[in-house]
Amino acid sequence: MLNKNDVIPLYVQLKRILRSQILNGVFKEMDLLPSETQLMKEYQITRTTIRKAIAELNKEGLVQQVHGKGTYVRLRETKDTVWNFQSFSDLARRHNQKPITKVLEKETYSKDGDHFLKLVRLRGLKSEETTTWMTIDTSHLPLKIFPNLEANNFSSTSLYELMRETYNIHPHYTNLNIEPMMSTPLICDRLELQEEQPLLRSSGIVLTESNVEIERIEIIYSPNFKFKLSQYIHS
Amino acid sequence: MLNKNDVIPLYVQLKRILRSQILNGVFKEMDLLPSETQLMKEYQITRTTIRKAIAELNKEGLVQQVHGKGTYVRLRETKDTVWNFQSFSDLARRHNQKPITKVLEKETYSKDGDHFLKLVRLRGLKSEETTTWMTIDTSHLPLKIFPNLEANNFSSTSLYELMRETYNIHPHYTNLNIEPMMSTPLICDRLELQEEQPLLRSSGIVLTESNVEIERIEIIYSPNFKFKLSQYIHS
DNA sequence: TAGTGGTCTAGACCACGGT
DNA sequence: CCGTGGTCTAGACCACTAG
Repeated sequence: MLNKNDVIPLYVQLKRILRSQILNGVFKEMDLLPSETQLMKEYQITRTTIRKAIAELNKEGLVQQVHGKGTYVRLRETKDTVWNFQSFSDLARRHNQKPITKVLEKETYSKDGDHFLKLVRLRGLKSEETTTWMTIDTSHLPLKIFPNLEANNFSSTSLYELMRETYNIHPHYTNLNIEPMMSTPLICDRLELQEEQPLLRSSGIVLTESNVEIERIEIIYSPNFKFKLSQYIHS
Repeated sequence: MLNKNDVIPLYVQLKRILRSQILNGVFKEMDLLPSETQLMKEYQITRTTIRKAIAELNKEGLVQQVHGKGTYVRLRETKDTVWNFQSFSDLARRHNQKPITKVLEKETYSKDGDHFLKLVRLRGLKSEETTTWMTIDTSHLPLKIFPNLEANNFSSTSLYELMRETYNIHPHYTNLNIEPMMSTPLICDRLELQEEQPLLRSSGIVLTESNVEIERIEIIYSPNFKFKLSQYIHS
């Protein structure tokens, strides 16, 4: 299970195990996670380490710790529609739906001597017979970092999985600006909106752990995408 | 300094001390906080407790821990323009400006037999000779919880300080929806905007630690208010 | 009362940054 | 090399929840 000699900290290893178990349905909504004492025995590590892993899952909104009762799995909690466009497939799973991606544009271009791939994708959720479009994602990706990326079919492959598994590059941090904007006829058409209306838009960059810029992105959100924000007040 | 018998955890006490020192200028931008070892000696508590306090300040974006170097004070960091409307005066201090509040409406009303205060405030930042309007805040406050609240002059008093100090009620958690909207002539007039344009708006509730609803709020953001979002990608 | 998570101690070893 | 923060151990006591 855990590798005590790995460079990856134990609490990160545990966190990943628990997260994948939750997202893959080993634990279901409202289930209790094994207690911290049980996890101590199961993984042979101390409670401090376990608590650090669970605390981070808590921060992500995936579980909720309740004093005296236990740690609950929270799949469809308040925080599920926040900014985690990054894990669109997780978002879908949380809604018990399937993620759908339609590639609208895919072209390479040059700028300042470097080559890039521009990728425009329409993303949505599908349940039974209805499809709900959620966002239009525009990505600019440096081919110097991702050679031959344009050969991929992005409608069935997750961009970030591709980065991690094919190129061994791990998206780590994103820096975005959020702005309002008016819809355009093209956007209305793509998102299947009946009338022009104000929308939310975010744009920014994605970095690796060593602060290498690996993507510039713009995301336009359909009104179907409900932004919720929960935060603690520092005092 | 710290009271080991207080019901308030030591790490919370320490966090509050450090935060107020940072915001009051005892430590300045780019300064190093005392090292964890120094803080151990100074406060006579273990490193674990100190690290918990600093980790939370880190999460708030007030400090940045750097391996091998120390913990830096970060006043004007990326996260400073995020959703922390709550601490408008801190936001101002971080920008080296003064917070300004103008009361636009103040009236009591009844609904379902309960009495409320409706408060509309225009909020901005002032530096030297220029004033920049940032938000229009509309609050609905239950007078059952805050008796006689309407007697206050809100242009010079912080609403949350009032809650804490006069009523001993501590805002703890907020749950908001974020939406785009079109400006109206009234809003343009109040925010001194030249033309109609899409804006951001958030609305929701503020709760205490025991989940008592103490405020309903709506905030309309001027384009001067730049929303930035920084987040880690879970993987 | 038994079991849970919340806080805290007093250590240890490590990886990183700069001298 | 030393001082910094990062991880981890093996305990302890407490507060909360529920039967």
